[in-house]
Amino acid sequence: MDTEKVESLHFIEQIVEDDIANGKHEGRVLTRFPPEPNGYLHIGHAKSICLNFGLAQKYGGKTNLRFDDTNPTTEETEYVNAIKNDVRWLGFEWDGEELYTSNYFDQLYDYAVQLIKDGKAYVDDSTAEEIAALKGTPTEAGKDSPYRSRSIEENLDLFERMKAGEFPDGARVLRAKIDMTSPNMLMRDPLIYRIKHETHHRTGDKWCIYPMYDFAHGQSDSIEKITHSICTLEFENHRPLYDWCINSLGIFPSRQIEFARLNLNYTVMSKRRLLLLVKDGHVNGWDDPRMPTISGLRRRGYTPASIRNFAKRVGIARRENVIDISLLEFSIREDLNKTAARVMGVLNPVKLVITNYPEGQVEEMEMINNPEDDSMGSRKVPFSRELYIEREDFMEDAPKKFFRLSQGKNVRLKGAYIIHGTDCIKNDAGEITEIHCTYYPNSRSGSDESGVKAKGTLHWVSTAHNIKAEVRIYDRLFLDETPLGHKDKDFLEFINPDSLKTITAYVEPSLKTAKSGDRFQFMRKGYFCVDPDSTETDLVFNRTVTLKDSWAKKNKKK
RNA sequence: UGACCCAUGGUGUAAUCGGUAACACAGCGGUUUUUGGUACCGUCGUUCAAGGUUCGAGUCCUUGUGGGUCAACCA
Repeated sequence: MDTEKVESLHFIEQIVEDDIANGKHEGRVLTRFPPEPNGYLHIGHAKSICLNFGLAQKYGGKTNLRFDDTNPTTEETEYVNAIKNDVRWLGFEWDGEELYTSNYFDQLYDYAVQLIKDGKAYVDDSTAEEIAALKGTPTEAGKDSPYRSRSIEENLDLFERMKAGEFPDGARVLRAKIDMTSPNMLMRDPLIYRIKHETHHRTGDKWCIYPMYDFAHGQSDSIEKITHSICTLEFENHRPLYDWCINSLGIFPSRQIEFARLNLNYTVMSKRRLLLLVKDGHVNGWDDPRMPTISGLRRRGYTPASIRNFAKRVGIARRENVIDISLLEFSIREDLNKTAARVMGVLNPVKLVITNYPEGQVEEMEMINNPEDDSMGSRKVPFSRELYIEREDFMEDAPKKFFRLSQGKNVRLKGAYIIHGTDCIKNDAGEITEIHCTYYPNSRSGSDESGVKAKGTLHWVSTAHNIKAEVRIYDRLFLDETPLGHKDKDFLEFINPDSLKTITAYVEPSLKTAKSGDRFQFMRKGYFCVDPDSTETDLVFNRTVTLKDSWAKKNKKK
């Protein structure tokens, strides 16, 4: 018998399976995806979404969507809606309504009171600077705050008055009383509540004190009875505090598990920097097709399946990683190769005249829509005496390895005839303005009796039957592989000035009915999708990704 | 001068718990092809170091080395 291929589990699946086997939480699996609504989701979040929702799917569990909205100064409803849209677009549905940490503000307040009553929290009147000064450093222990030993009654009174709005922003904070000498800085009496007289996107002006992340996140997990609370590595040092809160409160023990975040070369991933790119106009918004945001990738033409496959391929582990952007590109090519209809579009046109083809004659050439999928059928494309072909598909004095058109050489026009290059016309500047050729009338595609051989195949459109379209050619946003990896240089210095080039192309008439979001393979050129800017009269395409091009690669080396 | 974490080909992830290092991407070469695409085939190349335990170590132990995180009233 063949050895059965055992699917290997990543370390989080391992933990979940162990928990199920041990009957922990009655074998229940409940994960959560907890974005802060202060920016758009990016491909790194997609990894996390696929992980959390994927785990639940695999083990018969559910996933909550919870907005971590404890900081009213940066959070907005616009982001909430965009995030919900992105998660659904990726193909996932959360359990029930979306949740908000702000739903639990009352409960969280009660937890804080409980801590105070247990002598585990105190109100500190120190300024931010004073608190920082006593905090110590990673290698030096901190010192107790002079307010650390206030009575429970006084703390209770002060905390209630903080809530009542008696004090201005920053006047007082509530701190957990843990250990100012702990080697883990996060355990040195962390701040758990601060005063912010600010309107919250959901609770309005009900509160003027807001819990800090460390006092909100774990308890929210606990309130929702999350079994596996998955976050990225930089929260590793928070885990003792996460557990301390849950244990001190004696509430449901959710477990925090950390994994390494996704990094991609040739881009930046932090929300702060992405926001900067948007705010400073280096890109045209969060959904600019050059952005690594989910909305940007969507507009670029990426499919949800390609992103899910990508997320699967990058794996889950605990070591820092930098994924090559080519893996993302592979994932979208792989998907689109199977699903995108082939069409012809000439991006950089030059006129081709078939001198022995009857003037005024038009033939409808039948073309297969997708050689990878017969069910996609075929279409008719008009062919005539004058065509546009790609300028780079013709060369005078071509080297032997050049399989395209040249004087004295044969080449197949895709889905039509084999032609023979004869000569070309140039303008005063020496640029080719027109290419002349003859065709073999009996070489028509599908009924070729010519016996003529052609090494290459070109795409084309009829000059009299084509549609002009705006095509946005995107390239990577950064020229450097690690834009953040240079000590003395700002990442903005590495922005690629040619990351967007807009051109006018001639595309085949069948594209007339193309609608926003439709994806195509422009044969031999790449995958393109219709941009939302597109209208009935003015088509706009975004280039998603080129085809692999071994010819271009070969030339580049020389 | 602290705590915690990490270390497998160019990149990423495996090796089910000690049994002779695999998969994907990238690279290189080739076959097929009416897309220089796809598909297929081949090829390159890996256990941070030094000790130790063991018949046997990527896996266990020790010590190094290298990298990451932590001193926001952000999450």
